[in-house]
Amino acid sequence: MLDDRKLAVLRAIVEDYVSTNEPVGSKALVDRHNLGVSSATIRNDMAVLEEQGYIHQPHTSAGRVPTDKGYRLFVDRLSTIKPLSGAERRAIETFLSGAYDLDDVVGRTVRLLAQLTRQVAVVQYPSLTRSAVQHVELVPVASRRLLLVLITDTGRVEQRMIETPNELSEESIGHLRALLNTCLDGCGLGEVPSAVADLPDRVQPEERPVLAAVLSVLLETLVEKHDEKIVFAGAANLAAVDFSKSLREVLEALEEQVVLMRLLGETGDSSTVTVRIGTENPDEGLRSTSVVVADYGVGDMTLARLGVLGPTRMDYPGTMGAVRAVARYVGQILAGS
Amino acid sequence: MLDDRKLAVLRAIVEDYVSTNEPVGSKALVDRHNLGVSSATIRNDMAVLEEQGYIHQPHTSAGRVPTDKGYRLFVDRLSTIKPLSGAERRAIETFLSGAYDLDDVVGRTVRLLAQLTRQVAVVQYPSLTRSAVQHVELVPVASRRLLLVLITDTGRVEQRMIETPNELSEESIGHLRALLNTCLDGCGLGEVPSAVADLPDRVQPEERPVLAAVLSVLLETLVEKHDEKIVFAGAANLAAVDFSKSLREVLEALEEQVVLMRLLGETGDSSTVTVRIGTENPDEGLRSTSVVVADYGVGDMTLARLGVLGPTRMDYPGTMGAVRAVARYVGQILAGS
DNA sequence: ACTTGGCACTCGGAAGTATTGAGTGCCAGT
DNA sequence: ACTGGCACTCAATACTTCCGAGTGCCAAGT
Repeated sequence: MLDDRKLAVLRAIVEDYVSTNEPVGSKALVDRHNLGVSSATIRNDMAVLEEQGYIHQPHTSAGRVPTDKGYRLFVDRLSTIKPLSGAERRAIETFLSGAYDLDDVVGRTVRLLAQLTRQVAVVQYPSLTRSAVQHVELVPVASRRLLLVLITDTGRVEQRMIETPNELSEESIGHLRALLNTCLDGCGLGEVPSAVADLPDRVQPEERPVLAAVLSVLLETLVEKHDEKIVFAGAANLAAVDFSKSLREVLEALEEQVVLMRLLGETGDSSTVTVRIGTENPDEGLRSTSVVVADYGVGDMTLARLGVLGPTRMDYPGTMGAVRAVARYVGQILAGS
Repeated sequence: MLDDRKLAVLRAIVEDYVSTNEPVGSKALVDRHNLGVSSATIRNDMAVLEEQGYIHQPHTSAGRVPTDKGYRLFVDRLSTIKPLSGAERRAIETFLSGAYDLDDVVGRTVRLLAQLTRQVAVVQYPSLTRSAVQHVELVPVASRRLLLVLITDTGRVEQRMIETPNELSEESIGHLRALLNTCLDGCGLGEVPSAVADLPDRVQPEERPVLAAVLSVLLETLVEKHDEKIVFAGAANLAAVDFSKSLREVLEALEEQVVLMRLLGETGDSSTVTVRIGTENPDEGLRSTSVVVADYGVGDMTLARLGVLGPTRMDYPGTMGAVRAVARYVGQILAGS
């Protein structure tokens, strides 16, 4: 029902509209792309495309603009992810490899991605629950206070203060520490609850209250939504665009952690880049934006997601390329540190 | 040269302009404030105020708008900081006291302040260099890798990975740990370099390379600009205002750490709230904004700063009240944790 | 020496009107 | 199935008119 030429027309419309930000007319199309037919023919094709809902006329005497459905078709069938240039790759690599801890990796990544795409970048911290325990440390900081430090194999460090029910000797702390580490070393964080279940039976009765306090904080740490920390950067790039929805709405949405979560949520199949366009977006304030999301991780284990948010009128191939590339590099950096 | 009534007129102009966002004319003034004189008299006063540079006419036949100089006079002599309502105080207290670690305290503070003032809030992390060592921990994570964890008395935790030149036994790590802690416990971070200067002479020769590695990382951590981490929130509130400078410029400035640093930089005397208005601002992109800044800290030790950024047309008394109150509460929270 | 009512003047913004031209839909001819 | 031609539509732009809020200034009053 849509022959090749009509698809070519749609592609041309999307490309032109993205680059000019103006409704594109039949005349402009035949000028800029050599389609080998006259503008009248194109007009007929456009009439069909419009009837099918792929494009839309803002008003009678204007050119056409792609609809969300049109972008969807474009992304699915008419475009290929555009690989980055060599210079860009090198820039990514050098920029990211200078990072010295997890916060820094994430911070650099989000700024990099924002700059690369000139849009808003969103990066989720590596999930706690999918990584493994590297080390657990108990640090006495006062007579009845302990600091629990949990280090994961992705380099993430969580710390939490513990109030203990009674005073602790150096050696019982040492004992607890050793116990926890032998029990948990290399243990996936998801399995921690079951791994520690029988610990209380393996210590002296007088140590049980302390152990209980430690374990309760430990488990709490794992569950905490803190897990799902997300940062974004590049909000300034939004100011250049004008949204049908007000800019304010978009900014507000971006400042809500929950919204960001949903934004990255549910990438389709994890091997590639997912795009969510305009109204496909679950969130009210973001109905006039599109999101390009990718998983990242070490090896074949997915740790978290990152992505880019921009107007539906977006350079999809380029953005997808940037997101894919950055996701890969972050994975490498995390693996190597 | 400016009698009481002229000052009253200026105050009235500022207040009206802030609340209506429209140039205020002589008629409107006598209506809304009972000044006891006629509009013609006010006009004369306004002519004087304009000549002196306190107010300004966007164009003939428009009302008057305060200049930066006018706001300055208003802030310095015509207004008093407005204390928060009881309900607001309670809200601050409950909201902040729910925080469970330093990141959380800072995160909550910045969101709270943004919401309270409906503007952009900026919070600097407590300075490392002004706090003291609470504990140093060395955690072996692999045969030749140590994690250095530095805990300060403000609850801040820094961690850094150390590659050691040779393998380490449990006991030599223990020895180093004990050495560092006895040497550094309670030591102000600024004094750390001198405190550790003679350590190499107090260990076995074979431990020196490791100690050197540890110390170099430790000192590096102290110097790092990481120290000066700053976060902001409430960018969405900017969208509601319109700037003479484009919104984009302001957002860009906000995303630059260095600019944020300068923004909070140099509060005058530390006991109170500092205001920087429009062109007083060092930074190009922020010439059409004002900043209200306060120090916060524990006891009489200043740890860092926080503030609010908004249009020069801002409710100064209210904003100053909010900033002062939040700064105090944060200090309390930090002291108590 | 201030204050005041009166008055002519200014000029931005709103509202109305005319013009332009990009773009369309349709049709008859190839 | 494609094309050239033509009448039509309508947002955007420019130009005009009009209104009124607000001013500055002056002469008269206290």
